[in-house]
Amino acid sequence: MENKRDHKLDNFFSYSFSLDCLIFGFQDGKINLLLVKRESEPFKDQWAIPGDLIYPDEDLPNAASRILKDLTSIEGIDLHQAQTFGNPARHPQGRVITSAYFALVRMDDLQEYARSWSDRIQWMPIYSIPRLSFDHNEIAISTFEVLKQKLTIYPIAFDLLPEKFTINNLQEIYEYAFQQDWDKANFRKKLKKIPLIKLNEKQKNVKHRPASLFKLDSEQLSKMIKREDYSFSLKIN
Amino acid sequence: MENKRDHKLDNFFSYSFSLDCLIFGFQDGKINLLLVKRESEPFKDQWAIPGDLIYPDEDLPNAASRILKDLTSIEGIDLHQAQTFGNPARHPQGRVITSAYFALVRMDDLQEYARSWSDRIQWMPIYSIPRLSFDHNEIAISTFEVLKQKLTIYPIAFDLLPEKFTINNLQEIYEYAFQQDWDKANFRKKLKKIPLIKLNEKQKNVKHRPASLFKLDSEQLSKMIKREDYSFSLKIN
DNA sequence: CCAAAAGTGTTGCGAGTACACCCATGG
DNA sequence: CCATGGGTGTACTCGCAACACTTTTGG
Repeated sequence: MENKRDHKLDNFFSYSFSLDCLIFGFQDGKINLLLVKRESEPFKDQWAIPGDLIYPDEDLPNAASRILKDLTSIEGIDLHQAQTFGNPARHPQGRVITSAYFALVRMDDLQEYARSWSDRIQWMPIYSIPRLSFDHNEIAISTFEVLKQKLTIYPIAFDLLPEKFTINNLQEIYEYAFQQDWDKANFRKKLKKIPLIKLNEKQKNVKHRPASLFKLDSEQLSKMIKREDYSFSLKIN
Repeated sequence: MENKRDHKLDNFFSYSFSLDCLIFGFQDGKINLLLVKRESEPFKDQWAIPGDLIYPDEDLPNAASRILKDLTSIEGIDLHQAQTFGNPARHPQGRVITSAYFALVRMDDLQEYARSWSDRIQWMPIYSIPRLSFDHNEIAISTFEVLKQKLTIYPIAFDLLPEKFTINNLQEIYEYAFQQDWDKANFRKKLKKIPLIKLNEKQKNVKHRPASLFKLDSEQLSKMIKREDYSFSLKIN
């Protein structure tokens, strides 16, 4: 027992701590995960969740923000901690413990960026993730479960939507996440508990009645949360 | 017990990874957290959450089991991962990132053990935790929140109870956890969804009508979970 | 006109709440 | 006898699911 512990840690890779940042986006009715193609061994040229070692003076949320910003230039959005993974065999080159964080981003804000990097990064629908590097499939599944859990209680789905969205956009997020359909009338009734502002604007160029655009009343929401007056919850099944 | 190797920190662990194991028990209507008195600097003789560095060949769940077993001799119970903490300043002697795990134990099984160590360990009601070492107050609060969250969905409250318990014991756990009272008739109806076996046994030496003792029908519960037929959920407020 | 999706109102069932009442024990 | 908490039945309410129906656009 004492012997095992006499490992020296001067080799950065022999025992280190990293953070994986799972970036989720929503488009065309699907929730996507941003993957990067690895540029070095191990698993060179295979898809992976973006991540990095944590710097010595960095708190975990800082590291998550940094990774998100380096990759997408996005700043100032909420990051959520999911699970931490520490199987000694998870990294072939040494002991690397990793914490998963996730962010929900507006894919629209990233269009041109995504094109410029299109050979090294890719959005993949969460239910169609290919085989990934390391134990990243397990991390993706686990983190998506945490995301789903939070979706049932917190109003984080809006982070995936553009500022102006239709009620149906929102419903699609839930239907895709839980692979389950809701009645649109009843779904709208659930939303009564979330403060939304109906804009004087409608969808365009649709060959059916255009839907009204809404935005989240963030101020009102903060107030409600402050006075513990926020009670949205979505029952599955 | 824990931290007997803290003195090595400066030469050995300039950057290390530990695991804190929050052990919860239930007695006399209160949920308690097991704390240990630190035997070395920093924070010598102050209360702390039991924890240890993770061994090089150990997965996180293994480390959590080990810490639990070393301290209490308890084996084979469920351990749940909570949050991971990595503030660079959280440990005065170096960078230590720590993952919190929690276990729910039967306090009755630990009576004699608790007495034999009574000067170095102590159960403290979760709502009366004193000032702890490091950032352990934050860890305790955060982990208790995760525990509460799980209590609303999963049948883990039984892990806190002796094999034979009364319905009121169970209700007390929820009422203490959420600091909220439930109507006893209605509380019983919620439990209809959890398979319980009513034993031909009653409380003794109580100066009122003795309550029936129940036990959890674990087999039935596993079956229900397997066929996704388990749907207990407790609404707060 | 029709197709398609937006958006709303109504009804009926069921879960959950409030509350009343009876039961078993010790003192 | 009382006090205390165990245990159960009932009636009412409110949320929610099902479903029908109207509205607005493009073609």
